[in-house]
Amino acid sequence: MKRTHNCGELRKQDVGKIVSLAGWVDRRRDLGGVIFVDLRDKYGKTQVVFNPDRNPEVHKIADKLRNEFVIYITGEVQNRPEGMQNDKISTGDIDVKVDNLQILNESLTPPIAINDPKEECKENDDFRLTYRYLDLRRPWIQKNLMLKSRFLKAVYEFFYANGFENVETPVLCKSTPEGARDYLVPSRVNPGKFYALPQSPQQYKQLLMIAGMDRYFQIAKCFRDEDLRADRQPEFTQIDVEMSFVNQEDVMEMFDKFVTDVMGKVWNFTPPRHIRHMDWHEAMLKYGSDKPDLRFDLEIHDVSDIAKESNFGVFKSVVAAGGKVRGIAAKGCIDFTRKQIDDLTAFVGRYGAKGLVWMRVKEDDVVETQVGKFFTTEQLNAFRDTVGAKNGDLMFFIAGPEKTAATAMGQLRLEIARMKGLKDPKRREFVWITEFPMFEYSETEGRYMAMHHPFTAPLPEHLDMMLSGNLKDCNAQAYDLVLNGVEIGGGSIRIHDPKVQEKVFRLLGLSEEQVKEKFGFFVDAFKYGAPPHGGLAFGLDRVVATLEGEDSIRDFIAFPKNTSASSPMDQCPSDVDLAQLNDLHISINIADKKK
RNA sequence: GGGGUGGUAGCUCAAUUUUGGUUAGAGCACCGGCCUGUCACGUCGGAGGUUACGAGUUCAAGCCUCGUCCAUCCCGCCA
Repeated sequence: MKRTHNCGELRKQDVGKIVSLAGWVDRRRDLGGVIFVDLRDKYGKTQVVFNPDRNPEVHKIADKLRNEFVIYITGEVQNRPEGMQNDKISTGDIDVKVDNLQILNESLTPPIAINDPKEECKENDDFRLTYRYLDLRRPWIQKNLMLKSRFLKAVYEFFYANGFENVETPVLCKSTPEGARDYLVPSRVNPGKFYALPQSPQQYKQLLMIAGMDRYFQIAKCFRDEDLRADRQPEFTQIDVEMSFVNQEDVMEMFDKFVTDVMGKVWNFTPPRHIRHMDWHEAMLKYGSDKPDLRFDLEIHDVSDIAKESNFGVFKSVVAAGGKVRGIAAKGCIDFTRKQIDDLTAFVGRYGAKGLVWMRVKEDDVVETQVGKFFTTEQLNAFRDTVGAKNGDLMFFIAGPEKTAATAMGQLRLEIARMKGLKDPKRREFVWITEFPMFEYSETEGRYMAMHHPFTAPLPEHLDMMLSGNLKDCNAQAYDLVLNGVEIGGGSIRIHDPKVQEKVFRLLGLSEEQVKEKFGFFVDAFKYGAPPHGGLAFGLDRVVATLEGEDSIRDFIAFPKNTSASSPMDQCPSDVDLAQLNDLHISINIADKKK
């Protein structure tokens, strides 16, 4: 069997040629006499024509064709009659008069409509995943996978061109504390012992730097056993990178170039040659997030100083307790209904806000509010001027502990932008977030945790502060790349001084013995001449999805899992034979839930 | 672990003003007839349902109550 062309390439200049095509029946239109079939493959669609006058036997076979039959045809390319061209498809000027038809395979009626355009594909995710092999036939989802493939090609080209080596690292690793829950793999030959699947190749890539590899990259599968979201899968792919003898600026400079050379080229846009920087504290204050969406303004302002002078009990007590009051001017939102404001109040409640204070700015910039009696006119005007509100705006205020006030306000900012349609899907706003805190206090753990990971180096000027035990104000040499409010990558300069590393472990509450057991080999390696090094990792699926303006990464992964980390198609995870468990020295111990 | 939303034909959804009322509808898809230039072909007809599962309230439950399961979005979590 020989295809002379694919289904997306025949044009006017091919008229008169005898061609052979193979593909799937996308749609069949039977006009009683003549039958049209849209033949589809990865490359496109071509209309083929069965005419009873030209070839009655073939026409008779064509009568049996149904959607998703796999066929092979031979015929002559012809111009379509005047006025019958279809400008919606690239092959729309021509069609193929079929002289020979072979049904290579029949198909049951597909449970999902493969030929529907993307907007029409509203089946729920689980159903699509059950028939994923059919779902993947849809042209728009094939386009996603092909785009990712093209992107990966450009990624490889970029790193090879810049002196990076592609080195594979193990998938069977040692389980380590800190970070996400590990996926575990039992060892048969080592009874009772387990491997962990890598959450990322973090330690291996640092060891490669110690080994003198200088510049490393890998397209690496990573595994995290945590609850899932639309943009989080249990296994996902990182573009993982590490470089020796670099500082923060060197790494960010390299990836400014990466954004231009790879993302810009594949998606055909021109990013700024140098992506802007914003330090973490500024991001948290102005945007209430460490991944600000900078496609629109709606900046948040701190009004604690004004609030604490007022007679409004809520504001006063929050500030007195060390909390903050943050405000925002919702431009042109003065006509929000009471219901909308109530909904927004409930919305910010999900992020811990106890309430939402709102004020209208009317003609002559007069501030009107139900809680007006607690404030002087000067205070109301000060709120207005601080948040930058004008006639026609609505002001919102949230009071609470600093982190709560910031994040609740940040979410409110995003929600207002969504309601007002400010998230322009065509814009691409990149920003490096820098100077993250080294540590973050965990209420649940009752101790400080590494905000990035425990191998991250503090800012050189904050090292003494850290060594003296001031964890709160110590910032890290860490950086995240954010695009349109999505964290698409992140990294840090690593600690290369074993003494500093030991100190960080101690500050994180790990004893010398624990470190020895969990990280012994790693700490030892640093005693033999580790170069200064740093790197970062991009979430491959998230980069592609975000550049395509999609929130969910599932349509960019051929076989994703659903929210319960299972696959409806192959029913995995599943039970295994007792013999397998015995081999692994494992017995199942689950509480009786059913029966 | 917690919260929101949802589960009705193969798919996407509907089932009204006051807690319920007789035979659970539509579009797409499917099957059959007609139709020789359509391209989301048209047209006529047909088939298709344990209303997720279980219990309860009631003369009567798709609708009300409770439980279970599943999906999805979010919080926690995800260095």
